[in-house]
Amino acid sequence: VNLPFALWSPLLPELPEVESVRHSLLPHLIGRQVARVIIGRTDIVTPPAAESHLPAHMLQGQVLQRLDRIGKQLLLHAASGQAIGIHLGMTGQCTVLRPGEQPERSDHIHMRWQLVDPARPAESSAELLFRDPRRFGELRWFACPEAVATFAARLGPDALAITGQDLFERAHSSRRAIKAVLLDQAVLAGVGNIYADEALHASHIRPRRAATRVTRAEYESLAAAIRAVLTSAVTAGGSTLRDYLDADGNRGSFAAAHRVYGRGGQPCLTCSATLKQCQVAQRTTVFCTNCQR
DNA sequence: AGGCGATCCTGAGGGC
DNA sequence: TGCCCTCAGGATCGCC
Repeated sequence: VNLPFALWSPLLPELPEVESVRHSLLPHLIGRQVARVIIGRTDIVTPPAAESHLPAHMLQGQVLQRLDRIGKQLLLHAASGQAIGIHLGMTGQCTVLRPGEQPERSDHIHMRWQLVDPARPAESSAELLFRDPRRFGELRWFACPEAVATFAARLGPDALAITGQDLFERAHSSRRAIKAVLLDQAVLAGVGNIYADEALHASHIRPRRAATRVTRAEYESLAAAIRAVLTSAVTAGGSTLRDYLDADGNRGSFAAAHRVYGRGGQPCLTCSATLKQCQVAQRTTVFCTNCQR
């Protein structure tokens, strides 16, 4: 079997896309050793370090043990306790290449990890690439598990499992627009512009309404909508990756069945009213003036 | 406190 | 066919 091996992540990665990337990377990374790190750019790594230190920070020589996700953050843990955070930003992509395979595009590749199976250290097992044309993404070095924990503590609970009670407690005292609160990763980790609009539409709440004015019952339906919209997107992302792996090499479309995102001026799929587009928290926002109150 | 603008960056898409 | 313009987006920072 000679399946295409490159697993590019999509544009605009939010939680579901990051989860798909995590899932697709897992079998190629876990248990492998980083034989060599090739640095394209130094300025995508946080905290900044001299180029001579970066290979070590990027886990050169270490055995990869775990790949976690919190919100939109990927956390790659080595057996040593050191870890790196991968944030895809807007256009970040992680790719795995089989030995001898060339990347589809060689521009904007900022980091490469050459991997081996520790049982057969002489031969390459695969290579992980981080590519990010717009460089809104970031690679972050953690010296120890405590540093990871400190970083994770700044993020809210993962949106995939958010409860109405939890969302209510974390959001309802804010006077900001509810959409701005949903986008705040310290409140809730993983929701971006697309799924914020989708979840607000599904729960009939206007994006600009102050979070204080959202009722307890509405927080319940909002949390349920967030879970539902993200869960179905995780499933869709998975199926898209499977499509990509079929004989055609067809990448499939990541343009999910969005009901409001990107549809300003078009009819609401629920009530046919014209969807309104505006800015909330400096983000393009689409909502239905009829369905959402 | 929180809204707002500016900042980082490139590529896609529209207009001519 | 090509050029120029605008715009998109996540996160952070500084100002009001």
